[in-house]
Amino acid sequence: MRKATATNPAAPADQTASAPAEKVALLPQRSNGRERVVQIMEAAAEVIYERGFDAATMKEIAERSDTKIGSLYRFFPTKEILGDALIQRSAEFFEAEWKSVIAKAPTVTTNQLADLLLNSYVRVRNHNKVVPTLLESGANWSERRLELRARNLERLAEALRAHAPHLKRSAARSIAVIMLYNMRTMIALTFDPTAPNAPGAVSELKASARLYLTSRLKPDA
Amino acid sequence: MRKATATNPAAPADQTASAPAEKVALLPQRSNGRERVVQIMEAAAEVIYERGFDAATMKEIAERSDTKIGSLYRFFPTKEILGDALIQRSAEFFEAEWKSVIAKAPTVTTNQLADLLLNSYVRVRNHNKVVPTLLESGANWSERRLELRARNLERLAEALRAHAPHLKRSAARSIAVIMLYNMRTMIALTFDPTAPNAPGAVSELKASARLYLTSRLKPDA
Amino acid sequence: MRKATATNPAAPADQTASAPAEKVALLPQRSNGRERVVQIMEAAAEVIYERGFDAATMKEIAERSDTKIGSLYRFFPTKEILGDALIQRSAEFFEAEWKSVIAKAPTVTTNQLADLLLNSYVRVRNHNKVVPTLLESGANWSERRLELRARNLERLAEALRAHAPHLKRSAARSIAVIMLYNMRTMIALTFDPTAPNAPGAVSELKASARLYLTSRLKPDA
Amino acid sequence: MRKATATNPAAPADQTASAPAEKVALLPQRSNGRERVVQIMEAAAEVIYERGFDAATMKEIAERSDTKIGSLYRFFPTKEILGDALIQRSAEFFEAEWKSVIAKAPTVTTNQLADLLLNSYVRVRNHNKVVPTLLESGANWSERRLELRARNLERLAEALRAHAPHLKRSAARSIAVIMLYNMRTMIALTFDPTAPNAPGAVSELKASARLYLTSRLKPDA
DNA sequence: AATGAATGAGAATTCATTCAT
DNA sequence: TATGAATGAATTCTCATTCAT
Repeated sequence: MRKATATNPAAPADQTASAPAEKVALLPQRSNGRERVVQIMEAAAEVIYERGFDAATMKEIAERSDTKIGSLYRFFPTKEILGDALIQRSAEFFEAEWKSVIAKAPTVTTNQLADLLLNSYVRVRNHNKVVPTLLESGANWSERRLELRARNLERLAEALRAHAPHLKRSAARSIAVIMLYNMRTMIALTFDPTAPNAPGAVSELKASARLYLTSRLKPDA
Repeated sequence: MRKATATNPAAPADQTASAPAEKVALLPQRSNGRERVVQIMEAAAEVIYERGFDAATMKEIAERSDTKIGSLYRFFPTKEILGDALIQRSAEFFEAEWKSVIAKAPTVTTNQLADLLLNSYVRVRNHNKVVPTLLESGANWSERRLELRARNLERLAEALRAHAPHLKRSAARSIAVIMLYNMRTMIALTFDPTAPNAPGAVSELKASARLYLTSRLKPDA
Repeated sequence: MRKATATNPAAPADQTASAPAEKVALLPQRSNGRERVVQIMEAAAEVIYERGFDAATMKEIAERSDTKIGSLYRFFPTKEILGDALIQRSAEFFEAEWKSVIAKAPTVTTNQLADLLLNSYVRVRNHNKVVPTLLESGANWSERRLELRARNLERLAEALRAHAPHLKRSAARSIAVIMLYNMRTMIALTFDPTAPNAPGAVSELKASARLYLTSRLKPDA
Repeated sequence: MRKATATNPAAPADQTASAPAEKVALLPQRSNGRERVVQIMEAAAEVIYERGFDAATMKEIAERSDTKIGSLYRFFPTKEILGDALIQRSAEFFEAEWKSVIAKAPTVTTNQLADLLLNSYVRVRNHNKVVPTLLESGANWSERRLELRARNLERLAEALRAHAPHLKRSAARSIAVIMLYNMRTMIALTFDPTAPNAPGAVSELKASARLYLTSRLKPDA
């Protein structure tokens, strides 16, 4: 790869160096510009999803979105920023989804909540296929990516507390972590044909999540 | 790559211009070669772990292992093959670990089995840090990588059946899938500082795994 | 070569991860691009002629044409394609030459036709020095190269039939083959100082060609 | 290619630089060494024929001859020298063939002589397939290669004068040149499936050669 | 003497990003 | 403003040849 963009998330990171002129995605002023941006992001999501962040090229993204490379760079001055924009867009989808989940949380049963959570990622997935690729790629989990992760965890904890108001913050957070990984597993089982899987694995996962959540939210039951 | 482009036009087509012969890792014959190979694999694991497969460069791997690039390529004719060799090596560690787990499975309690499984990946991790990176990298999940995944799943199912002999194969497999993802979660929680986490998450995970496994293996209890 | 190794494991196999799309020479859109392409082809012809296709390096071609390597690759994405483009360009010169020969064929004497043919290659040679090197190099006689050979043979047969309309197609083709090799010999004698040669060899060749052609086209005379 | 070995024979050459220590092929002393040398040369001929001189690698030659690379270099200290040895070996085959042709020349008819010449190259070709590749490759037509060319021409002229003793040296040489190219054409028609060809081309070539030779050697007839 | 290992310059090719018109 | 062109460091991989055991 051109630049060593990928770094293992688990490897110690210290990006203290501050960029000299902090570029950002250009907000298009005219409506055709806005359409253009949408096309580009769609294409970028596709390409990055198919090839991985590192292997995706700006050229292919330009071509796939029927955009000239020069224009692409007008809107997204670096590949990095384009990736961030995708994350940002997902964040909005996620946020909407979380709002809906949190709204329902107080009134559903615990089992229903478990199901709701597992399904929620699946539901937003079509507009967000690319997110895991972006997040995993280790490509740089810039600020925005880290934020998204943190935010999702927070929201999940919030949903739990909406359902079980007595829950302490710290407990909610621990439980949220476990549920979040269950949600990721759900995605893998549902969408990744190469992931370890088996017929019935999805219902097993749901069962596991219900068991766990029930044990945590209704310890006495 | 420099391609061997020249072929004699006069060479009869039927002469099967012998396609350059599937490359494979060269087995070193002498002791210095053997040492070299070990150094290279160590360095490769490190570099790939830190940077990701795509971003890892053969140059850095060579330097980190104090090997000249030509020698690196003598033993590992492509980056791909080097990755495969790493997977292969892990497979051996995993195999040893599985043997140990399967041996213990019949005599431990179900809760202990759950703990054993969660800890087993953690235990082999030092020699295998790089595996998830390699597997995720999507870099190609060549044969060997797919095999490793399948094999681990099989072994896990075997361990379950060693513990609970009455278990049907298909059930064992489904449960194995869930436990495998729990094991992955364990790795993330234990080693990846950027992964979603919380104090207490590890014990939550253990609790979840115990609950689930018990419910599956001792449905009556 | 850097291969695009990364592909998302989750990407459904049926998504036809669109193989990177047959590369082709890029048609320059602007005047500076057009000039650049001309310079490159000129330099490439020179370098390949001097060194042979295999030994010619893209670097030297870039330098000789005062082009940066990146720009060279912009227009000619592989050495192969650059070679093809050279062949293609010659094909146009040849075509023009053949048109002229075919036009004259009906009105000249058979001896004149023989001379015309022998001289025709010599005439276009300055723009096409490199062709034999390219064709011999065995480098791959890709499509285009084979086509060129076939086309020249066809055109030669056409010229023969323009001169001697009664000639059967199959006979014309056989005679064309012989004349074509005579034309090649002419080139070698005229331009290659290391080729077997002798004073007077050129006129001997002409005599041989005249004799042969006459015997074939005017069997009774 | 590693070093720029190939140079167009037609391009001006000035190799005045004298090698510092003139390596030569080692003459094996023991019989197993002699066998080894034969194996190597056979393999080298094959590989070079299939791939071209530049693209042929010493490694493949070693493997194909079941020789270790170190040993290969003991006998043939450079690729160059190995190529020369092949030429040298052919020279011996050619020499034998020429002796036979020259011996027959005085007693055959002119037409028979033409046929004899055309067929003679074809006859030795099986042991010498590689020669044209070596000679064309432009790879460096070292001394030995140039010599071979010159020698063949001389011998051909000798054969002509054996058949037609009155022929002047200079005339013999001119005619020899033409016949030599006819012989090359014969080879191309006979062995190269990609060369311009047609059914009946071989007999046309023979006819042309007979016509020409007769006209030169029996001007009055 | 046999042979596995070491060497390293150099080749093809890529691609994010910037520029000039 | 839109966009084709320019840039060049970086990357993977090759292979003739030499060495050391």
